[in-house]
Amino acid sequence: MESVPIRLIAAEMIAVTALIRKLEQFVRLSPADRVVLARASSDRVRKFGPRVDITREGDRPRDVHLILSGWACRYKQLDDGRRQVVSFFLPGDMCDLNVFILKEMDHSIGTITSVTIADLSRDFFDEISAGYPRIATALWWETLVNAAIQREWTMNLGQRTASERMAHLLCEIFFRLRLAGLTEGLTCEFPLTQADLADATGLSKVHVNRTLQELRAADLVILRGKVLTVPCLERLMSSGLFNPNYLHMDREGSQLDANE
Amino acid sequence: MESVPIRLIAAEMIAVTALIRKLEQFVRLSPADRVVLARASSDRVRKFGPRVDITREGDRPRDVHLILSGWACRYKQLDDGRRQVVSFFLPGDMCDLNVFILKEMDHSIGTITSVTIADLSRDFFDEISAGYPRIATALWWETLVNAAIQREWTMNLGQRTASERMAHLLCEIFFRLRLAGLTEGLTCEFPLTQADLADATGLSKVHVNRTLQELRAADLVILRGKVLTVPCLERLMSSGLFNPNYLHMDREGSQLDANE
DNA sequence: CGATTTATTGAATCGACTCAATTGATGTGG
DNA sequence: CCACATCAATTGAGTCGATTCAATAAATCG
Repeated sequence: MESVPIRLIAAEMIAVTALIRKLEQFVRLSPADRVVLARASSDRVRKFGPRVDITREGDRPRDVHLILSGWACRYKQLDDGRRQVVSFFLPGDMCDLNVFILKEMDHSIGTITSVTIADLSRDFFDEISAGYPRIATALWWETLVNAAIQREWTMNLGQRTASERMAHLLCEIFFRLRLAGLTEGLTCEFPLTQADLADATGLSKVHVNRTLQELRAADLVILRGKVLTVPCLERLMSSGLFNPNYLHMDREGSQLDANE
Repeated sequence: MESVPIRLIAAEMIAVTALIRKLEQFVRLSPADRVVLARASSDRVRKFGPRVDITREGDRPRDVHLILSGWACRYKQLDDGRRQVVSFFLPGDMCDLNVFILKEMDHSIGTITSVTIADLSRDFFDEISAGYPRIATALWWETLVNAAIQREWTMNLGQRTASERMAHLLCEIFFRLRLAGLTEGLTCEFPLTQADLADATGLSKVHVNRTLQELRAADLVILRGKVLTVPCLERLMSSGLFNPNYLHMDREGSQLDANE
């Protein structure tokens, strides 16, 4: 078995927890699995300030990034400046597996807050697929869930009204944070600005503001400073026509439980 | 080596060609690779009429489907009937690899035209990953491209105007058909109704109609019956702010050329 | 051929946008 | 620790893109 780093500093320790906690929604990992993940997450760590790019459209993809702490987003931009956030990365999230087989990035990845990432190499994935079937399955699950999230965003932008769309996005983020163990009861940190929400929902900043006021007036959310509270998740879900099925948070892969 | 079916009927023969032609945009396949793909495509073939569901939201996913002929789409629907097409399947397209690790489908797959599909089993993918690295790479490439397409749709719905959006969608379809060898010069078959286009672009049917009239008036498309002609692809591309980079049609994987 | 689906047109309405100004927060340096 | 600068949030007013409703024309199919 691989050697384990003696200790991880607090932030990364939390982050590995977020990843493991998320993956364990799907498969139960063995101690050895956890060790491999912890090692991968402590090797080649980089830190970024808020509001900077980690990768730009056109760059050659080199590694897979694992978000250890902080929030980031994937975005695409048109020449005239129109910008669309196409996904958010929360702690424990990983960008596309195997991107390095592509020649260049078709989108950028930028930070929202300060962010710590671990760069995962091709070798890591080779090692996983050779000797850690449960992790491999869990990573496939993550890939499929990410694809499902992207489809749901398509649905969100295409069919939902402004307030449904906003409620839906808030639900999704809340669910994903909770999965990663980053909520406390009904509240969570929420560093997105209204401009970020505008870029993600395809609404104007002004309309985001008005939409949030609607949600607040209906007691669906409390959003102040950088903290979100959801007084009643059920009500927010139904107002956003939110069905969590696309997050596939079931323990289906538990037939792959580690039983050593 | 596996035994090859003596002969394939015309339609499937074309379809295998579409798949191989598409994958070869990325890696060059060996004769043995082609044989494996041809065998997989001729095993367990099913036919569907137009406008029927192949899979429904909530179903347990069993196989990966490969479209041999015809057009299909993935769609999601809200309780009140609002419907969003989240992707189109053209001949040679495959739905998500490894879906069978999920418990239930979060979307439906329905046909547009009559469709022939091949069901690909878990075993097939095990065989590929064990012994056909070029195919495995090509399938990863397809997965990554599909994810990129979904992101581009998010961009399309979130940021582009109605006519840009329509032009963009038509460009994408034309490019993808051309990649599969299904265009003839500037024209291709185009079985989508205006209602389909509405569901895919998030516009109303009426507005789709008016948007198409705009594009026609600007000589950007000729769309009659079930045939699309693009008089000048460059002009349609620029009117749709279409940048084909997200289709990753480069021969980057050619370092994986078969050279036996 | 009639029946049904698909495409087209007009008119009225509404949701979301732009522009522009103001208020409120956050943060930094003197 | 306050003053200023900057960034984020809020408000109002006018406009426009896209919608709905409803009716008609054209195409397709059995």
